[in-house]
Amino acid sequence: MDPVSASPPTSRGRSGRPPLTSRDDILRAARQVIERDGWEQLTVRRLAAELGVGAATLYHHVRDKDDLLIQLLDQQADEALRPDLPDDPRERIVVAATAIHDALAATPWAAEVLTVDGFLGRLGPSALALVEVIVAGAVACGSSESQAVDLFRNLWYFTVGEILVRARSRSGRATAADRDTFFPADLDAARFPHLAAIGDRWPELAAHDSFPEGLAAFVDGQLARIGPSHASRPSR
Amino acid sequence: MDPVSASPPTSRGRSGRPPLTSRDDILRAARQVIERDGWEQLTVRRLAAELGVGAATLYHHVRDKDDLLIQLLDQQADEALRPDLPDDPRERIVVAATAIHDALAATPWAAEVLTVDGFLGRLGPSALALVEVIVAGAVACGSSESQAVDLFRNLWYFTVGEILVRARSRSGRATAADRDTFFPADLDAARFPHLAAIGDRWPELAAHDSFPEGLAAFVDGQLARIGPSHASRPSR
DNA sequence: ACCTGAACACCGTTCAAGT
DNA sequence: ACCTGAACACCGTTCAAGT
Repeated sequence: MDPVSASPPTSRGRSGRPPLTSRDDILRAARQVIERDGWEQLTVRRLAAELGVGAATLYHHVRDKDDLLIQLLDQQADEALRPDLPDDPRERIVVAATAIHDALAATPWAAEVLTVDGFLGRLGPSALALVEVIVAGAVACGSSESQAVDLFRNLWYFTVGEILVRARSRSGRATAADRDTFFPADLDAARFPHLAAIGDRWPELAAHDSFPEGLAAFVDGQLARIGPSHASRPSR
Repeated sequence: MDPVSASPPTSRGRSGRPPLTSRDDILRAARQVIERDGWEQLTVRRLAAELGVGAATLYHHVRDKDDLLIQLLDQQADEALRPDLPDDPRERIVVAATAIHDALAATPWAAEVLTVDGFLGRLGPSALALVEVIVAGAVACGSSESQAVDLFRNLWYFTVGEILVRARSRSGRATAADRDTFFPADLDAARFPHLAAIGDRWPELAAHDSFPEGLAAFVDGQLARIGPSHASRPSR
């Protein structure tokens, strides 16, 4: 589709200086910087230095930094998002949503770009395929198109929230356990009996991965509202 | 608790120059800047200018910018987070979670600070009271402490995700409807039949507020996993 | 057509020095 | 004890000019 990105920078039919840099070079260099120095180091300036060009040059190949990150995430999605899908539509929804979540969870910098405007619309085929699976699964379970879109969006919010909160709280100290008291020390046990009872065990309880059970509960809860005609719900 | 913040900057027992600025002054000025110029304009430098002091001065009264924003959000929570709570524990969970969501949704800059590390632990009494309500509600419905914490965290992820995604996509064009085609124009109808069928209607369907139904479904889905002893579920 | 250096317009935070 | 100017160490993006 893009005539520039495929071939090396040989001269093309048109006039002008031949390109030193291509979209693919930029994405490759970006992955290298992230892998070597961590994603926090991926700035436009550093990336340009990595390629041996001026920072301004990059703006001839990508619209802006968000654009670069979305393309990068999409490239990784093409490689990672290929789950085996079961037959049961309810199961397909769960597996597809889990695949999306796990791909994002494995990409620490995903949080940076997850909420940019029009994110969904900028995705490539492998990511869209899983959106299709979820929407199709909901329809197969009896929901209308608008209910199916709502179901997808709710799962998306849940996934994004989990990724974002975890991404931010993972950084910092080694484990959540060796933190100073989680709730304020002067927590009024009369007003907050349960929180006081849990007390310092909160970080420990919160270290548990609640996503898989939460996802299943969310899918079942939403399908249950569609009507009794929804598909089989295995005993788990 | 904090001896400085309560009283105006009169001289205190100890030695040294009397303060020109207090934590309360800073929070008040921050609210003024946000209200007048929008929250994007709330920078450390502008806030200092508003107060007529140097930027460095603020660092004697707040730890850093995140600290300032959390205190600001907490102050608003004290004013907004006082819902009437019903008797039924399942209903209490829904009402409390809705109150948290609505307070955050009404604060456009909330997205900026929602995911900072230790956010929950830095909250004041009125916000903690709703956390307590949700955890207590889950326990009243038969869940263990760890299940109750999971339930709260899952609702929190859902809420945060909804707020963050909406916060970012609301900015920009007037409504989502007058956007150019949402999915890529060359979307393969054979591979993505449902997405292709929905097509340009996605933004319109996505404009619908799916949170309330989603929340109810999520709560019911999670309570259903706890066991048959869970509380009444009204017919709505 | 492609690339560049320099500039623009900022950030949050630190710190030695003043009062 | 409190406040300050100046500096530090950066950002992403634009643009006139070069090749």
